[in-house]
Amino acid sequence: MTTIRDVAARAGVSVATVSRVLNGSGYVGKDTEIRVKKAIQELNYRPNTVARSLANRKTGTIAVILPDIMNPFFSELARAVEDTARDGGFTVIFCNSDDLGTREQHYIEVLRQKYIDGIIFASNSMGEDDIVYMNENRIPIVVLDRAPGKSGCTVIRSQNAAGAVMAVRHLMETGCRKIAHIAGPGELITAQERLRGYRKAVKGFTWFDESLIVPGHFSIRGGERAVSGLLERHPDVDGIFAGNDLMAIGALKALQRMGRKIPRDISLCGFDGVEMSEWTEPELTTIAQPIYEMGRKAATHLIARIRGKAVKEDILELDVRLVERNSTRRRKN
Amino acid sequence: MTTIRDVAARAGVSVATVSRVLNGSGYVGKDTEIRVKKAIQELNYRPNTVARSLANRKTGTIAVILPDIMNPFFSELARAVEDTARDGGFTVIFCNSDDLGTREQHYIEVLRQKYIDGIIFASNSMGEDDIVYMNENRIPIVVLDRAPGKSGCTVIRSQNAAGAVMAVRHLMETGCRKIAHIAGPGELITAQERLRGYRKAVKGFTWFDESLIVPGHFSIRGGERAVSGLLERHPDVDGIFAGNDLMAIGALKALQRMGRKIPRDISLCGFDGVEMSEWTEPELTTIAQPIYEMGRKAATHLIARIRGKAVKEDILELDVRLVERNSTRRRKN
DNA sequence: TGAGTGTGTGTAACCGGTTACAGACGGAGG
DNA sequence: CCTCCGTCTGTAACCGGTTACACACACTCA
Repeated sequence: MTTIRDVAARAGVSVATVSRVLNGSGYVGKDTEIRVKKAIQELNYRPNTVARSLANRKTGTIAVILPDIMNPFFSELARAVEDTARDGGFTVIFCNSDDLGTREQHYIEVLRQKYIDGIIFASNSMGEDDIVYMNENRIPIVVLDRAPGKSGCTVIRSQNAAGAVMAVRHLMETGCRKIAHIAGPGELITAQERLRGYRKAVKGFTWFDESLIVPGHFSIRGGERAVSGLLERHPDVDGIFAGNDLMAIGALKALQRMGRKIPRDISLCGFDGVEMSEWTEPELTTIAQPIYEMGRKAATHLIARIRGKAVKEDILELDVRLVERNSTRRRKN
Repeated sequence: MTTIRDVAARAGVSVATVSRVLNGSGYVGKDTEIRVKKAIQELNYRPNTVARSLANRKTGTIAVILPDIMNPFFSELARAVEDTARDGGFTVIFCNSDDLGTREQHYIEVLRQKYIDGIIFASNSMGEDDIVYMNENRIPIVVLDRAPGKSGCTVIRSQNAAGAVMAVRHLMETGCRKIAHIAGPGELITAQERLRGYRKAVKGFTWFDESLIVPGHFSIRGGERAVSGLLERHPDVDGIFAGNDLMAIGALKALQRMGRKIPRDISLCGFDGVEMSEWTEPELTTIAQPIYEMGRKAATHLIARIRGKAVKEDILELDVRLVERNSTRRRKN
């Protein structure tokens, strides 16, 4: 492996000069620069990033901690982060937490020791104290879907409650008379907010009943299971708002197996807007979060923070939008 | 940040001794060890991984280069790699190549400069010369789904051709009389092998015709589009073997939209066994590769290589298996 | 002519670890 | 009593970069 000293020797200069040429910092004479560049060329020299990191205290690496890369929401997010990081000259370490607190702690420690430049937390069991710890260690972080904490870190969220209201309104406008909700895990803030939106939208309607809310754990299987119990209690449900697309897909499956036609018998609306929601038949109406955009923004802000740029807004709330597809089609009544 | 010298000072020993305690190497007196450990505790000292990497020429980081993390096949693979790496004390950098040669070159260079310990290539445009380059730089690599190269690197593959034969046989056994193939991109070796398997299985049947093979680009959209042209030319097709699950899902969608019942009118079989193939209605029969197992094996072998262990087999060919689900159900005739 | 400024370059300390080597000590063996 | 060896510990070089500081030189301006 050729080092900066080899280059210096070949060009007949000191290592400091080579370093200056490399980084374009300080003064370097015109012809000296040429000689150094020639030597670099000839030796096919590439600076050693690790040594650089040690001297700089910068690694050019960011990490993203997420529950599970196999969840399409997070793989899209990860993709966005990596694309953005690459453009900014960063590489990305990814960590699957499975929402396990211990696992997150482990990652945080490992990443700190690695001099990671910054972390994007898309994992849910992240606590306030983790944020404090990161601040103490001066590691910039960006978190997704957290309640606005007092701590100085960028938070990216989307309008979960407003989106849920949109979903229910849309179902009503297309002719639904009794709308159920398949809810995500109660401990997740996104699930809470979407449930809140649903409650707000159905408030005051005589048909509403608490038992129209069923848990679906944000998973396909959960969505599947939720449906059967629901339809037993409420055979006349004609609209379902699922707290995320995975549960909606599960519900769709279960309904089709039960012989219910979508949207003829029951309309179905998801939340998230993962690519997969286009892959079902019928395609799924959903409240789309700008997932890619969230990932991009998270990475952009993190990198800005790393570069020490003052970042104005600390909480970014992104718009969601209704993507109307065939799982909810207007019914004449 | 507390350093090894702080610990040494506090324990009243030299840095060498602290290092020995940390690594359990060399001789250390019993009581000295206790003193050092106490100092480490009290200062909450954690060794700096970057400095360690510089001295060791080891980073404890591996990379996985894949076409696109949003493709469920690769996200499952990535998940397996990360799980295995974590168990072995490694972290994982991931790189989306989009099968772009230039992008891969870029990553390879960046990763080399970062002293990466090893690389898993699941990307397709990787050339023989890249492998040579990695060997020159003594960076262990494992590649997936490549032709057995002469070069000294572990190759993990699965029985694509045999799997394709299984698929076609299965379709015939369940009553299909005319079976089409939606093929992946011709430049990908996996697609080639599956096509070869299809050809082998249909050889000699009078109903076979070259135009039963249609391209589907390994994507959902590709699968969708493939179907319409196919059914125009061959309205009597009653079985389709898709080269991967994504195309099968696309085909399923298109067929359902055309009013064809699956499996009543047409049977459908995919390839890969991604989790998503269970999420359709009907669920998809598929030739399952042990995706997680492939990722796990890739990581295990890579880590073994990194640790300098002699690895016996250089080519690992994993079994595929038929997962029979509702998209192919036996029809009485 | 001398001070002051801008430019170009080298020396050496530093980032925070690992480790080769040397020295000190105590006990066993001749 | 001397030698040899195993145990324990410290000094300092090294991994491969960055950069503070010192110095040299040329040029401008009073």
